[in-house]
Amino acid sequence: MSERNTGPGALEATDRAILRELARDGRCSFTELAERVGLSVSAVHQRVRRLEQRGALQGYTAKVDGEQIGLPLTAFISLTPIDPAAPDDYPQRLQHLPEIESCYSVAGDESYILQVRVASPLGLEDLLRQIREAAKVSTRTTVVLSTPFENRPPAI
Amino acid sequence: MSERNTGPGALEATDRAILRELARDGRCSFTELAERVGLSVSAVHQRVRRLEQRGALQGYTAKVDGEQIGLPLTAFISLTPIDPAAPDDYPQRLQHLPEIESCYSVAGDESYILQVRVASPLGLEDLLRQIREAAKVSTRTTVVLSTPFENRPPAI
DNA sequence: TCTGAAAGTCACGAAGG
DNA sequence: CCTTCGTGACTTTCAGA
Repeated sequence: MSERNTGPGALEATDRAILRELARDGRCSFTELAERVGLSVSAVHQRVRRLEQRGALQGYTAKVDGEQIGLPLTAFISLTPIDPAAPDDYPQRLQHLPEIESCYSVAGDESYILQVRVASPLGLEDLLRQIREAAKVSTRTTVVLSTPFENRPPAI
Repeated sequence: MSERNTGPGALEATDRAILRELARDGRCSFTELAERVGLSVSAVHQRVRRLEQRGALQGYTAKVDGEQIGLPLTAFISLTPIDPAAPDDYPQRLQHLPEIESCYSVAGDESYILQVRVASPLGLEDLLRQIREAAKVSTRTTVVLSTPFENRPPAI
C-alpha cells in the first residue's frame, strides 16, 4: 500500500504532517498530534515509533539561549588543509571539541565549515589554536553579530 | 578555575543541568528530569516553566532527516549588499522564504550568512534568484557535501 | 494499518514549610 | 524554593477488524 509517486522511500502525507508538527513543537503530546493529523492516538504513536526507527526522526532537542548559558559568541570557521595530501579525517579529529556544534564538508574554496559557540573572544582564540593543532588546517573565521532567526522548521 | 557563568542573570547549577538534559533529549519527561537533577518532579516543573518564561528555553524541535522529506541539498549563502547605503532590513525581506532555515548577521567580507535547504540544484538556483530579487544583494554559495555532525548540544 | 479499551505513568496545580 | 499529595491527562500496549 506504499505510494511511490514522490520517489523511492518517500513519506506519505500523514507522516509528513507528523514530522511537521514535531519539528514545530518537539514536545507536542501524542494526543495533540493525533488531533492535528486526524488519526487515533495509537495510530500516531505507531507512526512516530516507525519514523524514529526509520531515521526520519533523528532526535529531539531544546533550543537553549546561548547568552544565558555563558556562550554568547557564535562564529563560522572555514578550514583549509595545510597538506592537501593528508588523509581526510578532520571530523574525527575535531569532534572532541564541544565548542564545535556543527561540522559540514563543503564544495568550494574551503574543505569544511564549522559552527562554534564560545564564551568570549579569548575562548575563540583558544579554540582556533586547538583546531589548527588537532587538524593541521588553516582557518578563516567569521564572527556572528546577531541571529535574526535560526533553525526554523523546514517546510514539510 | 573561574566559573563561566557568575555574572548577574547567571543560571545556577541545577538550571544548567536541566538545560543540558533537555538539549540532549527534548522529550525527556519531568519525572526522568527530576531523577537526573535530584529534585522533586514539581520543583523541576517549576524550574522548566521559569526557564521558558525567562527565554533560556526557547522551544523544542524534532531533528528531521532532510533526505527523507525531499530536501537533500543544504547550502550556505553569503550576502553582500549591492547598494551599501540601502537600509539594513534584509532579514525581514528574506524571512518569508521557507527554504532559509537560519539567518546570521556577520562581521567580515559579507553582511549575512544564510543556511538553506532545498530539493535540488534547480531549487537552489530558483532560491538564489528570489533572494537576490527580494534583498538586492549579490550572493556567494557554498554547497554542503555531507554533514559529519550538526547541532550537537552545547557543553552547559 | 487502523481503532478502542485497559493499565500504568505522568503532568500540573494546590497547600504548606 | 522546596516538598507532598491528588486528580485528570497522557502514554503505551494489546486484541481485533
